[in-house]
Amino acid sequence: MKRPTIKDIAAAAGVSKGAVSLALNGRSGVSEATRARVLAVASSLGYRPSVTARALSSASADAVGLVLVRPPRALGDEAFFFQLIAGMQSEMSAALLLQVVSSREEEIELYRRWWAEHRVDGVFLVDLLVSDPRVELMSDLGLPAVVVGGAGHHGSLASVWADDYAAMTSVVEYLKSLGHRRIARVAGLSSLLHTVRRDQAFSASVVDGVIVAGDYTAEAGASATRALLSGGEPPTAIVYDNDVMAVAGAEVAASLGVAVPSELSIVAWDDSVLCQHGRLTALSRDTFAFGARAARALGAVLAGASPTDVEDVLPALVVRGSTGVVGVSRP
Amino acid sequence: MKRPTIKDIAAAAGVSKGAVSLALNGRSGVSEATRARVLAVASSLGYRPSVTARALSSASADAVGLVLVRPPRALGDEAFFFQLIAGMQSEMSAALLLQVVSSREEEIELYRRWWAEHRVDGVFLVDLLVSDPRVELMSDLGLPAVVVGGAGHHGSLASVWADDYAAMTSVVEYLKSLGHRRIARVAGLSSLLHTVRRDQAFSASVVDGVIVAGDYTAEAGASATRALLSGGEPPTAIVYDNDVMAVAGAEVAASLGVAVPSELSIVAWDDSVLCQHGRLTALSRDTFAFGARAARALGAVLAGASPTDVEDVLPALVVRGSTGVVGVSRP
DNA sequence: AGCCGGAGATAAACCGGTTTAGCTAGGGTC
DNA sequence: GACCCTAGCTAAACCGGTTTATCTCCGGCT
Repeated sequence: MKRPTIKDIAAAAGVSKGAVSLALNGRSGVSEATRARVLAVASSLGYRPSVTARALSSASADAVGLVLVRPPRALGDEAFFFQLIAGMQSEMSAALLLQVVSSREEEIELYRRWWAEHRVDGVFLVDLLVSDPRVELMSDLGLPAVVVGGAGHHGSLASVWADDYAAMTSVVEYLKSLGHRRIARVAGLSSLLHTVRRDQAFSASVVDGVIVAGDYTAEAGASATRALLSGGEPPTAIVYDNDVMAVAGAEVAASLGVAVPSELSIVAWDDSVLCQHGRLTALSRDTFAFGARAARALGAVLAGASPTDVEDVLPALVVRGSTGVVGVSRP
Repeated sequence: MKRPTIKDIAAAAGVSKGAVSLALNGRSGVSEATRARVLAVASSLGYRPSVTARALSSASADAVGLVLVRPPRALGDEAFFFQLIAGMQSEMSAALLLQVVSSREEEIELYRRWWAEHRVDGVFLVDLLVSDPRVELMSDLGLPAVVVGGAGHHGSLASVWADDYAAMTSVVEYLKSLGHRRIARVAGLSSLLHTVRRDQAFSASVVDGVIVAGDYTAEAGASATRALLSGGEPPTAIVYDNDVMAVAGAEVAASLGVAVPSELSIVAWDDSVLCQHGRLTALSRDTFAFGARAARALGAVLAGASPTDVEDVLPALVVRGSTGVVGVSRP
């Protein structure tokens, strides 16, 4: 099966290639009669312009890229990214090039390659690091990009983010309102910018708050919880940086005979089926909408708009059975 | 920042465009001395051929496609697809075009478009339906494809699959060996080919086995379980088609006062964090390796090999606390 | 009548590669 | 010395679009 080209359309409509191009792209230079004839021929032949050829004439590649760095470890955030991707595509006409790599070096190399190969018009940057080298790379290359989820402003790049600082503060305030004073935090990877933001917010609102580093795995959540609960003055509430660690923490608490929520309150960052099942109070965000917003931002940049920072709505706290007033078992 | 083209290399090396092309692609027609010089110049200029331009010269698009159909919700399988994708890419040099759509019609349309636009060299087909229209579409278009996970042979397409029939049989045999006779199954979407295969295997080895249709959601798992357990002769074992339904089922059992595993054994298809946490016996497969195998198969087809059917290793049953001998509580 | 301007179309260049035809120089044959 | 091959390279066509320069025709204005 051979697909029709612009030449075929031109021959069938009895005009030149150039006229067909003008007609199809709705540009002036052809009469309405000719345009109508060309469009009719094109649709009857099932014509679809070749993105490849179009991209060659310095136009767009009609694709954007997303690179996910996943070291060979237990994930747990998959639902997040899938919803993010689905949301992005709901607001995208271009195709999405997705690649999963295992190191930051590969990621950088991939952006370079995509740029050199003229494969993408722009990219999404996720999992922003503290002083992330990708930000500079993008301006060096002149590759349009949108920072997804990295609070604050990044060089000349547009960004879409949720206010982790405010969210953490609201979680802590909620716990304080329940009477908690000894609150601990089991954090995510300390290299990530949002981890630092949450750390800062946590430290600012909790006096002598303990922060234990984790890496989103169940093992990390379990060992951190064990360490916290077996200390001299165990916390009465723990905020975890993801669902997997929170669930693991809840299990450790149970195995140590610490009752939830009467003796220990637990909050998970990011809601999921895991939290629903474990009846954990969780910070829930609309990831699909977040992705859609990111896609719109990238679309605007590609259309020539100057980069802006868009703040997403604050995640909402979904209260379930894992949080309660200090020392009081809930009904 | 302007990226170097083949013309720049040619000028710098003092040869023609054609010679550069021959030299870079390791083809004969240039002397070794010239080739070395061209390569040196190219690497010093950081040259990367434009896939776009290359694709135009009837060569390859250097990309393959994957479309996921996700109705508004009903997820739960995200981990599976992410691991699959990561596995695919571990064996792919081409880029992966990923699109999430919400209907089968959009999916078909997307394949047509990708083909017409010369965007991909081939595609992966997942979630095969009973008598799937995509199979015929691929041969009509002449678009190379690999069926991922659809047992059996499909027209002229290559396929990579795990033997769901044998796997289901082994699960049932295991349950029988524990003394179970009244075994039920909470199935997945009946439009999917693998659901039918599992149904067949189940019906063949379980006398009077009850099959309840589900859609992978927690609600479906819960209501199916409620129906099964409140019937006249409730089953002593239930096999669920995914982790989310199994966990929901376990919860319903608990709320009805049915003890697991002494009164009811539970097996989940596909292992996950959810199963680990819920201590559910699960059928576990190496999805990453499965994806890698699929990618190799597609690569072979693109290289001109005749399509073959590759059977993946059988999923392994990971026995946890949710299965036991009928009427005996485990230690 | 002569001139100008714009609409409507075409031819041709261009994007960055690949591929083919053709040219040249050098060596071997008889 | 005439002839033929072949290695090594160049020029040019081609892929399927976009874009620019150019050309023609026609109507309006002075």
